[in-house]
Order: sequence, then structure tokens, then C-alpha cells
Amino acid sequence: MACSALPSPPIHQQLNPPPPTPTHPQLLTLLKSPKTPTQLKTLHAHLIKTSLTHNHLFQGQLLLCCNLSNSPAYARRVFDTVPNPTQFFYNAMIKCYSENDHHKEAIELYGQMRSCSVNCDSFTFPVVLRSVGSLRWRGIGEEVHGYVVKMGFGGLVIANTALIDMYCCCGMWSVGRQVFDRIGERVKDVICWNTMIAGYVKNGNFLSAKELFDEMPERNVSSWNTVVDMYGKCGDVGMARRLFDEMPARDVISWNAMISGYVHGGRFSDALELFRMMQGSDVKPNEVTVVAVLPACGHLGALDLGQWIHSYIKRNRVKMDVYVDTALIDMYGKCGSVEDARGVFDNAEMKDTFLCSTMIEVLAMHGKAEEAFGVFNYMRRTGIRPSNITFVGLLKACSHVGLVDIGVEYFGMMSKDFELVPKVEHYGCLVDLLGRAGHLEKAYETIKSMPMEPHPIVWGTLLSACRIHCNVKLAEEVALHLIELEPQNCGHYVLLSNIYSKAGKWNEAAKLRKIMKEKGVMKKPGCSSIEVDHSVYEFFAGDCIHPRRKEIYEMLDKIITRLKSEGYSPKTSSALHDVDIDEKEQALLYHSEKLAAAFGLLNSNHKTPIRIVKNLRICDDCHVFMKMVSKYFGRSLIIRDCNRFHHFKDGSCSCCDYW
DNA sequence: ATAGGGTTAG
Repeated sequence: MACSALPSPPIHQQLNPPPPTPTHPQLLTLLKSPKTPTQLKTLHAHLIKTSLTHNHLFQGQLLLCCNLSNSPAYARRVFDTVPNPTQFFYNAMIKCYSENDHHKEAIELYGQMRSCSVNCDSFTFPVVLRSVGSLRWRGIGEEVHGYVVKMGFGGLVIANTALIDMYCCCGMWSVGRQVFDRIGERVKDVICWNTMIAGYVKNGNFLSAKELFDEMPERNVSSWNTVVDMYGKCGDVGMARRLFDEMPARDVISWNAMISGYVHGGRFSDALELFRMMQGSDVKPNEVTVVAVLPACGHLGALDLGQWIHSYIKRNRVKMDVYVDTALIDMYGKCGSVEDARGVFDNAEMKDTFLCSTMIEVLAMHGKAEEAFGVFNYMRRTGIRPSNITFVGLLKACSHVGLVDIGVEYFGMMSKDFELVPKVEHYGCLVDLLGRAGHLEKAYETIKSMPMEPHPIVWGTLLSACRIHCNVKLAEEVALHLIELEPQNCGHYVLLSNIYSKAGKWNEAAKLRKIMKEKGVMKKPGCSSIEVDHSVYEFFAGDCIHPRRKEIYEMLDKIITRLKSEGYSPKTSSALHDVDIDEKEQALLYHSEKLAAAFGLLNSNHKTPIRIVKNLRICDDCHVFMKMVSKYFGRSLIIRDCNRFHHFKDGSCSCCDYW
């Protein structure tokens, strides 16, 4: 065909002709930085076009580039085109596997390398040992150890350090210690000490870890970080903090370990406080910091701070990964802002099982079952495999709105369509779903037919259902069993007592209270928190230590007087005690969520909702109270109890009184 | 030839 017959190309193509094939030096430079899978293909194509695919130098660089780009599968395709791979190619390919969590493949290739009689060098072993440790393949580890010695690398600190780490990962810390003790004193460096200490920590041998830390001739920041983290994990946050304060210099890992320690120990306010201190230090938070601190915001319902962290992430270009997105979704959800959680979900670049499950759980908590099902359908459409956690979320979504049939269907789907075995928590959800909807017998049958030992929580779920449906007889049976299982758990007594009170059985309620006293079981105090001006305030039932208590109680009394004139009468059946009506009313009137609500009305802007987090379930009376506040004070209130969210607006609640 | 090994935070 004559070229002249073709119309001239559009103007933009004339201005941007296709890029010329890169020259050899340009190609080499291009191969030195990470590439997307598509870019990798293009580069590979260039190599083929210029007949460089069989040039060892370029093949080698391409293989390294695949590792840089985290593409082990593509790397393997390149590797397989090399006729007789040299030590260099094996080392690069094994490393690529190991660094991308393809440990089995890394070890297999190491085996192939040896069977092809390609020599390993001192660089091969640490990489292979890391994969062995990750898989905890003891036998292989010992075999590699033998080969390390045979090849004459038994005296190298680095090889020995890798061996120590491998043995400790495999649970063989005493063998690790033997390797450690045999390292010559003159070459024993700080890293092999750190590895041994961390090895003890991995195996739960905290005493030996601390002993070795104390014996160290010199320490670096990692040594300190390891022990700070250890004390945080084993529950001695006080000691962790002492070491944190004592260490000569702190890096971002030090701060992260300490913040995580606080969160792990349930000391959320301390975690936030430390995060604030970090702002004043010379260390910048990174993505691990925000993943550690966001759950603390979530627990406390600190939405303002959570939002601040979200914008901090954007402003400071903190690396956004799927963990950060998941932590944000969880935080927004727990702080009562489903819309923001949904926004993060929709914009998330990478969506995996964990992120989707978190979104489903959040929607479930807020009673948005349909939307939760929608996310599940999205997972099916896009091939994201649901996990056990996904189904916990779906089942909770069903039980919060009473969709019994759909819930039962999801339960069946687990094993039928996804090869997932329902665990005790799934049975718990099923019991909740059935019990709440009034099918108490079926719920009881479910517990009896469970293939595993029913956890006390499952019985507790049935007991709550008995409360909702006023079934005293079944409640007694279940509660007696529960009290036998957990005699010190106040919740069981309180629940049964509430059921008696609700049924008007004051004598029984009183008897139970006496038993509690005799056994020394303390009632867990109700506690509510509210965030005002970036600070979190906590209230306890009948709180009389708050600095502004006078003002708060006056406000609460004003609210109550107003609500009473609109027909509010405290629902005394929620009260635990068998006392005369007045006293009972008093106990109810000062529940912590009411105090928090009064504080919120006093201190916040009319346009924003009042957000409260409560540690126990909200009681019937407080539920009525909040509905009325939302109506007669024209404020919306968002309350999270230990189970779910209640959004109060214009006199009604998002749970439709089904909770 | 080519790159490259061991410790600590979610």
C-alpha cells in the first residue's frame, strides 16, 4: 500500500512521535528503579527488539529490576530464559522470592541450585535462612546449617546471626543460644546480641531477654527498641515507659513501639498523649505510627483527633498503604462517622480481604445491613476472597436488623461456597441472630449442636436474648450455668438481675444482689466518654469527681425536668437494685451516658452531633432519654455502646429499638 | 562482569 494514500496523522501524533528505543546505557539506567508490571513488560519488549535478551548483563539487570518492582513471578519468567544460570542469577532469584514472601519457592530454588552444583556463597545463606525461619522448617534449617559449616562460613558473624534468627523463629532458642555462645568474642557485634535478645522475645522468654540486654557491652537504638517493645507486649507498660524515657536516643521505631504498647495494654489516652509528645520531638510519625495510634482514637471515640491524623497523613505524604486505609475505616467507623469510613473505602487504592471485612464490620455496627451486603457482593465480583472475619461482619449485620433468613443463608454459604469452617464466633453470631429475633429455642438448640465447646460469650448472648424477650425460665438455667463457668464475671449476675427486675421479681433480684456481695463480685462501673475541643472527657455512673460536676448536674436536672414535662418517666426496670422507687430513679438518672450528654449539650456547637462512647450496653431508660433529648433539644446524638451504634435524631433511633 | 547478606515498630 502506498504511504501517500494514507491521510496524515492527527496533529497531536505529529507533535508527539512514539519514543525512540532507548540506547543501551539508557536501558541500563531505566532498569535501576522500580517499575509497574506494564513498564516491566515494555522494557522487556525493548530488550527483545534489540536482541539483548540473551545478553547476560541485561538479563541480570532485568532480573534485579523485577525484584525492585516486587514482581517475583515476572522475575521467574526471566530466570527461566537463562540457559545455565550462574551463582549470580540464583542469588538474585532466591532473594527476590524471599523478599516477596515466596519462601517455599526460595528454598526450592536453593535446592535446585545445589543439585545443579552451583556454589553458594556467603550471601546466599542469610537469604535462604530468613525464608527457612519464616516457614519454621526446622529440618531444612539444620541441613542448611551443616552446609554453611561445610562451605567454611561457620566463622562469619553474619552467617551465625542469620542462624540464630532462624533457630529462634523455629522455636529452637536454645540451639540459637549455642550458636551465639560460639561466636568469637572479638567478632561478636551488637547485631548478633540484638538478634539473640529478639529471639528470646519471640519465644516468650522475657527474663533471658532482659538478662542478656543487661549484659550487653554496648547497645544501639535497636537493642533498646527490642526491650521497650517486649515490655509493652508482655503487659508491663510501666517498665516499657521507664526504658523508653531512659534510652539515650529514640527513633521512629521507639515511639511506635511505645505507642503500640499503650494501645495493647488498653491505655488509649496515654497512647494519644505520647503521640502528642511525638509531635514535639524531632522524629516524624510514619505509616506505622498512624496504624498504631488510630485504634486508640477509635476506642475513645476521638473523632477530631482521628480526622486530624487523616489530614496529617495527606499533608505530610505519609505512605498510604492498605493498613493505613483499614485503620482509617476502623477509626471512622468506631467514632460514629460511617460516611467518612465509606469515603476512605471508596478511595482506597488497594482493597484486600481485611480492608473489605473492616468496612463490612463498620456498616454492621451502624445497622446498615444492605450496604454491608453490597460490599460483600463487590468482593465476589472482584474476586477478593472472603475470610472468617468477613462472615462475622455479615452475620452481625443481619442480627442487628433482624434478618434471620439471610443470616442463616450466609452461615451456610461459608462452608458451601468458600471452604470456611464456622468457628465459635460464627455460632455466637447465629445464636444472637436467632435469640434477638425471639427464636430462643432455636438459639438454644444451636448452642447444643455446636461442634466445639460453647464459649461463655455464646451463653451470654443467649442470656441477653432472654432479657429482651423476658424469658425468666430459660434465663435462670443459662445464668446458673454461666455463673458456674465464670463466678467472678459481674455481667452474668447483672443481666439475670435485670431480667428479674423487668419481670417484677424483686425478691429474686435482691437475693442475687446478696449473692454477689457474698462472693465479692463487683459491678463493672459504667463509663462514657465524649470528645470536646480535641480532648476526651470520661464520666462514670454517679460521677462526683468531675471538676465541673455542679454545672453538669444542674444541666442534667434541667433536661430531666423538661423531659418529664413532655411525659418522660424513668423506666425503673433497668435498675439493678431492689430499692424504693426514688432511689432507683436516682441511680438511673445519673447513668454515665446521661452525664456525658449533659456535658455535650453544655459544651458543643448546635450543628454538630453529640458523640458518646459507652463501655457497657445502653439501658432501656437511657435509650428513651436520648430519643427525647434528640426531639426536644433538637440535637442529634450518636452513641456507641459495647455492641453497636445508636444514631438518635428527631425522637427516634437508627436501631429502630431493636438492639 | 552484573548485586548482594544478619537485629527492632503495624
